[in-house]
Amino acid sequence: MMRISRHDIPFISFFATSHSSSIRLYSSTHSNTKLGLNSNIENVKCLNDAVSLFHQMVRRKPLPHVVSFSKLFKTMQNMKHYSAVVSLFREMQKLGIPINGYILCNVINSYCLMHRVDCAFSVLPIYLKNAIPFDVVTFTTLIRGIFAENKVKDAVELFKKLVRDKICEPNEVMYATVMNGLSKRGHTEKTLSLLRLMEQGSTKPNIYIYSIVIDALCKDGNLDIAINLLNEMKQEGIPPDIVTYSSLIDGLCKLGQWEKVKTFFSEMVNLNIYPDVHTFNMVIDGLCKEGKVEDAEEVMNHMIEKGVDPNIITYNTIMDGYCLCGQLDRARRVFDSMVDKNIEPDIFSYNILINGYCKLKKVDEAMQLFCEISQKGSKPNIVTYNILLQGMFEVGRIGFAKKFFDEMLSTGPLPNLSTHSTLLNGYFKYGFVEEAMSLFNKLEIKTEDIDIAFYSVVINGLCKNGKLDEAHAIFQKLSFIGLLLDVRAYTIMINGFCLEGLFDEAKDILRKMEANGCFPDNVTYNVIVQGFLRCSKISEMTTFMKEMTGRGFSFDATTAELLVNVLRENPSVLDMIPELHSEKRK
DNA sequence: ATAGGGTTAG
Repeated sequence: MMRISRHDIPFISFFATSHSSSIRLYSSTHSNTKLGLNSNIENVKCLNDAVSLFHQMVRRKPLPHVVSFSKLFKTMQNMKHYSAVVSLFREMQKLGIPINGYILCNVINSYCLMHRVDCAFSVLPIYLKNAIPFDVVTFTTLIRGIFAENKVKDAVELFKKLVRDKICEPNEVMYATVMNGLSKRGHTEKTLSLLRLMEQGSTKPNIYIYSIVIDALCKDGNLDIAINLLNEMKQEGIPPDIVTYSSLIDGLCKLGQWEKVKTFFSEMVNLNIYPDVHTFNMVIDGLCKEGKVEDAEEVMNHMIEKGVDPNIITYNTIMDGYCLCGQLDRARRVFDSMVDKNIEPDIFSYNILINGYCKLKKVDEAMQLFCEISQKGSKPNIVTYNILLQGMFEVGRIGFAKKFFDEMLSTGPLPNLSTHSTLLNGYFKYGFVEEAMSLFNKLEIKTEDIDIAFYSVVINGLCKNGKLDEAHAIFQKLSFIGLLLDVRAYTIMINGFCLEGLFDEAKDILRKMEANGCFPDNVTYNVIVQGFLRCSKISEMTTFMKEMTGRGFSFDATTAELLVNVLRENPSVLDMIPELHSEKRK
């Protein structure tokens, strides 16, 4: 039953010998004779400092104590110089300098943070060689690293093995790590059952554990269960704190349950738990997403009155809210006011504004801001380029877009999959099918992380350019290579068939997607109905109209317009749609 | 253990 991953293999072979020795083998004769080494380590400000201090240290006689080395490593890790940690560690090994468990765990963690769990596992033999026992921290670090690579199954298998074979007793931190890893990857059910397991066992859930589960439930929109759990933890004598309440408030904001948000605000304040900048930002974000940006600004003023300072997230959220409803002048105010408050706009602030301008087709203003970025000492990133590329294609400035892309290749960040999708979409939009396909063929070979969205751009582009067969061939290839089709991909293919009047094929795809557990949404139905309307197939249109209204979907603007056009040309069609007739009488 | 924000496809 248990799948042995390549990560498990080294681990399993160590287990046989690991508990035979638990004596730490570092020499106590290597003491730190020179005072001030600790302060030297504390004064390390950059990678250079760290490396040169390390080289000083290894030349000292006697050698500094192993703890000094581990402190230096810790400092380097905090500065995120993971690969440097690894190479200095290798140097220590080569020089035969004693190490301890902290250093090894540090190396493991560095590998994990570099997304190299395979290398992290290769550190385990060094524990054995030096007779350093594994502990719960080592394994927790490894589990976190496995999760970071999204290998949920492997992480869970390791955890289960540790428990089942009694290799180490999981503590609250290990449970929290596993549960956090699971919940952040959509496995709320499993997270909840681990909580229930903990309640039965000897390591009881603490406030962190409850908060992880409550947050997961809130993110899923399961507010009722989350609130039940809140009451449960209160009964267990674990009072919720600001984090717990913030998660609940965030969930309620996202559901637009503003009355309950108010209730929880008063509940927490009554318990002397005060909302912080996180809590307020969640409320502000919820309001902005509902288009209530003015209310959001009022909340910001309220938080200032309460002595909670808005941060860059607050400002960016409100700016984005204004951009989304096209109020660029307001967004620009907000932008200026953050500068007044000595909060430097970051690349996100710029991207939000640039995107706002592009969506209003004001590409020149967007470009002006783009130029401002480097003047202000910031740097455009790949998203900045992607936003502008899309904006240029949107207004038909193809030559400009190409030039901009070339400029990016020579001086800017590396293009990513979105860049290429945007480029392909632009080419197809203006009928440059050959150019698009030659780029696609090149990319398909050399790109590792091609996703369904990228293929969808190509399928859509081929369909729109009358190349249905080619599109369908790629579409069929996708399931073959094991790429999971999503509702958009299916809808694109359905639309392709509808555009050619091939309704049997379109309906076939519709059946297939449902059979594969991918359910048609509002856009899917509108695409089909539009297809029938364009061919004046009214009775079939009516069938699907009934089906979609039965599922709670409705016509979008394009569909409505098509229907009006059909009716204008042939008013008698109305008699064929009794549903619309009765609506009209009302 | 909690917050945000930008890009592509129907």
